[in-house]
Amino acid sequence: MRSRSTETHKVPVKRATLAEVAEALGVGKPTVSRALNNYPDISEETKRRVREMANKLGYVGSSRARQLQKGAADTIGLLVTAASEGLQSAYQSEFTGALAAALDGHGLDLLLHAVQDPAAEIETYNRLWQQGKVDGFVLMRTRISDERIGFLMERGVPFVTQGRSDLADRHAWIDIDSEEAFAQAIEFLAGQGHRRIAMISGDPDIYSTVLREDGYRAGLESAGLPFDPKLILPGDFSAACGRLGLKQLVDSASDVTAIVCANDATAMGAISQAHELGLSVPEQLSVMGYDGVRMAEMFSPPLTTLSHSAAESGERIASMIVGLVGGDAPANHQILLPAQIIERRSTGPTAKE
Amino acid sequence: MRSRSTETHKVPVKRATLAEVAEALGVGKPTVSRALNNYPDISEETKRRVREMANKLGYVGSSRARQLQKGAADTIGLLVTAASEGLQSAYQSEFTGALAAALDGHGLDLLLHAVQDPAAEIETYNRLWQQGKVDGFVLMRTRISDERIGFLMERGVPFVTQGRSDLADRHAWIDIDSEEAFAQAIEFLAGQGHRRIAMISGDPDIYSTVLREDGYRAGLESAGLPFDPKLILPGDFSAACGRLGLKQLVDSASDVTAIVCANDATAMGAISQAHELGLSVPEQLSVMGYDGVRMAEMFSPPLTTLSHSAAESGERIASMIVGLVGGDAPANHQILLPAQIIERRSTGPTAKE
DNA sequence: GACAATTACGAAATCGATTTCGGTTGACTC
DNA sequence: GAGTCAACCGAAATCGATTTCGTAATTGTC
Repeated sequence: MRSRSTETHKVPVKRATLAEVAEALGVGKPTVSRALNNYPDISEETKRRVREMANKLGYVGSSRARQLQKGAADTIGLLVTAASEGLQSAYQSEFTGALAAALDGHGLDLLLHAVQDPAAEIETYNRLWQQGKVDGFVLMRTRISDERIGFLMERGVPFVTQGRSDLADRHAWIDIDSEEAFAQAIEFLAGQGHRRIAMISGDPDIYSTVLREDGYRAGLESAGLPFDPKLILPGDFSAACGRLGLKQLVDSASDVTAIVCANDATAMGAISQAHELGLSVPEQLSVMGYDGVRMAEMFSPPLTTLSHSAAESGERIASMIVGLVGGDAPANHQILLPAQIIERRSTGPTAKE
Repeated sequence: MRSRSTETHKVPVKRATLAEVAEALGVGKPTVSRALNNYPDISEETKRRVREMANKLGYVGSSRARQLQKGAADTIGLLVTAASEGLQSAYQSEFTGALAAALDGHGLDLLLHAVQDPAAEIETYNRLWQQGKVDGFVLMRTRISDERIGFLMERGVPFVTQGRSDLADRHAWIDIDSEEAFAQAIEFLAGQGHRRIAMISGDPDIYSTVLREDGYRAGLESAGLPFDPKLILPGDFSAACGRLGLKQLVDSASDVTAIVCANDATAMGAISQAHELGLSVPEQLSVMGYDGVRMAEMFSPPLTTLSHSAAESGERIASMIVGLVGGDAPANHQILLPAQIIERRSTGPTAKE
């Protein structure tokens, strides 16, 4: 039984090597190598012959040997924390997919690593880098004072963050102008007659959370509305905190007619809870999300949200990391992208006017 | 400007090599290598000294050199198709995260590759394997007659599929018993008084889709309900097809009181559309999903679904691929896991009795 | 105290592609 | 026809860890 099946799958079709191609052609290894890499000092005729033979033998160079010699892995690392959101978050996974696709366009692969124990996170970055498994990293969800950033900067490891940090002027990053976005969101809601607008915020450690709250305050100000600290609730980007936040608001500030949430998941949680409490959205309560994940459109009601493109972020980051690995200065790779309001049906004019 | 920042990040802290550790200790390279790998023919005393020095020098072996020599990459490949769902799908991304975490437990990394052009998919599998970037693959969403499977089997590449195929008896796979699950779902709904139960199905190419439909039919039968082919609508696992499917059902079979969907996303789409058409869920229509993604709980109404654990699938697959890479026979690695009904509030007794 | 077994370690080969550094050709000059 | 210069190509070194194959030192045996 065991041996029978073993036979069926044990056909370790040996991979062709460069030396074999060279031998089959009666030329030296360097010639094959340079021909395949299109060096100018190889005649066109030879290049053609080499390519033909390589093709015929199904030769695909061993990236292991190549990596060892060239010192590059052609791979970018991305770590997600398994414990917290990680790929659970819709936006994070959309972004990850987009990033992988974009890296492919540059001939790079993406190494995805799930860190279980947060304490081992830095160690994992170190290991992957030291081992030479990756040429650089992309960091998601940067924290205000993010130890990963300092660690990588010290060692001269190329990396791009998605989101700024307190050292933002010294490393490469891409970010969404969430401050501006939230300000717009408040003005938008105020324009619909809302006067008491609450915010269910994100994880306070995340830099972007601070910016979103700043935007919230700025929006209130420019709409001529007073800022009430009780209306800003802490959260953690989960749907659960949306549910919890909504409940608290209903209990303690029942005059709230609109809520902006730190992201779409939180908004969905809030709406879900609102429905349970018998509040209709948007008739009695407007709720707005952030990120513009695909699911938002299919929610009920379809979610009004501040949308930005994961695909664009992914592509931009891919280009940036390529540049950095090539030796570019991080300061030349900093991009702020806008988000825009997508009005759907989770928001509307307030009834209480 | 450019040069200034360049200075700040160009500190290519040279990685320590095995030879350096050996030199610092005044021993040979093989000794260091074997000591670090805990070979029995190195004295404990020497091992200790080597470990100490390696630690002191911050030595982390180059996986590039190691891979070249050992012939293993300690990396498993996972390809997602960027065009279609890919990581867009909540379940796929939950699973991916779980898989990455589980692989980490076995000392393996996950190489995530997004294939843009479906035509290049096989080529990518081939390249990653030939290049030696991965030791094996995990395939998601297996199709009935899946060319990837034949291709990999021919070459003796270790791989595990998530979902069976027409060659299921000859390769390693893990799957959810969706046939049984859907049968249960129908019985469950029939038990609540539903007599006209529709199904919005998945992509017909996917093997699991067939099984889910089989389960649907079996469930009807054991509940003593007639099978009406008009009540089974094709889909593609997206929320959009849920919306579309619901619309069609309302138009052509308005006596339907319950719908089972191929997955949670489709169910959410269907519910969203139902709300738009003024149908209340579950009062007028019960809707059931499949997969049990986290978001399902936060939907409104919270989704009744057939749940199975992405974490368990990930862990099982990780163990399986480790075994396969180690030379195990694929036929010894086939696991069928059950799904169970999680009753929430998108289903309920039918009013029309 | 001579001989066989262990035990503990090292020199050199190995993995496969790339690079360095020359070495042949043949064409071209004067 | 000697000398110069490109254009093309190869032998050998290289990347860094592992393995193979031995050797030296130590222990044990009678």
